[in-house]
Amino acid sequence: MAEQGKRETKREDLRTRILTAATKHIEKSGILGLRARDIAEDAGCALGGLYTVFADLDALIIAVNSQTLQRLDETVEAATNDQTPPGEQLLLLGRHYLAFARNNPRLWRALFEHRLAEGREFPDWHLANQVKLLTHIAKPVGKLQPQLDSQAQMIHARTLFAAVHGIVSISLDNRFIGLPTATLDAELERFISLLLRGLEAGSSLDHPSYGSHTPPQHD
Amino acid sequence: MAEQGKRETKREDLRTRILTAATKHIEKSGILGLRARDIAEDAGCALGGLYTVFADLDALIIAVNSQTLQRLDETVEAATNDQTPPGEQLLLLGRHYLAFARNNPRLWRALFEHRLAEGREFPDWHLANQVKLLTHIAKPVGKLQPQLDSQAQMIHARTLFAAVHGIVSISLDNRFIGLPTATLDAELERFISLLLRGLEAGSSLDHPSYGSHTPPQHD
DNA sequence: TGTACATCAGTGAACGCGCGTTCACTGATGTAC
DNA sequence: TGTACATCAGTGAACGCGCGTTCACTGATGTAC
Repeated sequence: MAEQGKRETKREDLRTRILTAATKHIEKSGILGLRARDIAEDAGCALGGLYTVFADLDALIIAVNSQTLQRLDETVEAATNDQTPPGEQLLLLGRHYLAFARNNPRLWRALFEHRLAEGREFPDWHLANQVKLLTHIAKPVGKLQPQLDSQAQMIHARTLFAAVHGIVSISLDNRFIGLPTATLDAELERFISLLLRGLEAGSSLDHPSYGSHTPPQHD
Repeated sequence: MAEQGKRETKREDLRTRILTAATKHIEKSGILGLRARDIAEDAGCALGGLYTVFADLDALIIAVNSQTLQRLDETVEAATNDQTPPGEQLLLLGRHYLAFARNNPRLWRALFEHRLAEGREFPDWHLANQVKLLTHIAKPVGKLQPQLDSQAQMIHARTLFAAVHGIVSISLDNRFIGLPTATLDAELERFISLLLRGLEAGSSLDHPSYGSHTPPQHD
C-alpha cells in the first residue's frame, strides 16, 4: 500500500536532518572538525546515507554555508529601511554584521574558511547568495554617491564590506592585540563614522589628495 | 678528532634547512598541504630528524610565520620615512602591504590561517612580532591625531590594519565578486584616501554624527 | 482492493590511503687521559 | 697528538589512528494488473 510520494518526503526529511546535524557540528567544532560519521549518527542514518543526498562533504558544507548566508541576509534585511538616512543605514548594517558574527561565530567563519580543491568551482546559486548580500550595502552607497553607476556601487560596497569584515574578523579571532568586547563595538562604530565623514568630505571618485600612485612591485 | 662546536653548527644548519623546506612547501601548497615527510625529504634529513629540532609541526609553522612576519616588517620598515607626511605614509604602508600579500600569497595567508589546538598559546616572542608591525601604523596615526594616548594609537592602528587587511584578503581570495587586478589597487587607494579625508574632517574621538548606538543582541 | 514483481533509497562493513609521531638503534662528535 | 670510551643527534621502519568514500546487499516503496 504505497502512499503517494512517500519516497520524496523521506528524502527531503533525510536531507533536512543531515543539514541540521552538519550545521550543529560546524557551529560546535568548525569546518575542520567536521566528520561524516558524526553527521550520520546525529542525523540518524547510516554513513552511506549521507552520500545518497550529498555528493561529498564539500557539497554538504556549501549547503550549510548557503543557509548561513541566507540567515545573514535575513538579519541584514530586517535592519534595512528605506526611510533611514544612508549613513545611519550603513552603521546599522555594520552593527548587525558584528552581531551576527558574534552569535554564530563558527558558522560565520565557515563562510570564509571553506575552499574547494583546485579546479572545482562554487555553484552559481551559491555565488548569487553572496552577491545578494552586497546589494544591501550598495543601496545606501548609491544614495550617498549618486554619480556612481550600479557596477561601481557594487564594487565600493564590496570594499566597504571587506573592510568591516576585516575588523570584525581579526577582532573575534583575537589576532594581534586582543580587544575587550566593548572596545570592539566602539572601534567599529568609530571606524564606520570615520568612513562616513570621508564620504561627506568629497566624492570618492576624486583623485586621492595624497601621494603619487606608484605601487611597489617586489616583495 | 672532534672539531669544536661541530654539533651545534650541524644543528643550526639542519634547523635552517628544515625551515627553508617548510617555507617552500607552505608557499607552494599552503598550511593544509604541509606534510612532515615532504619537509624532511627536502631538508635532506630523516623523518625523525624534524622532531629533534621542532617539537611538532605547529612549532615549525610558528617559526615560518615568525620569519614571514619579520620579512613583512622589513618591507614595511623600508617604506617608512619620518619626513613623509602621515597621510601619505599610511597610503604607502597600504600599498606595500598589498604588494607583500601579492608576492607571498600563501605565506601571507598562513599568518592568519594558522590556529593552535584549544588551550595552546602562541609564544610571547611571536606575539611581539605582531605588535611590532602595528607600531609602524600607529606612528602616522599618532601624528594625525596627537590627542590620542599611545594605547589608543595602537588600537586605532589595529583597526586600520584590519580594514585594509580585509580588503586585500577578500580580494586576493576572490570572495564575492572577483576583481580585476588593477581595480584592487585603485579600490585600496580610494579607500585609504577616504579614511584620510575622514580623519581630516574631524577628530575620531567625537561621538559619531550618525545614528544612536544600540547594537543588536540576537542573531 | 489485493497480490506479485520491480525499483532503488538506504545500510554498514570494508577499502584505501594519508600522515603525525615515536623509539630502538647507530655512527658521528665530544671527552678523558 | 692518538686512543678508548661516552654521549646523543639523527635514522627510518613501524605504530596508531583517523576518516572520506564505496559497494554488494536488503527491505521499504512504487507499479501493474
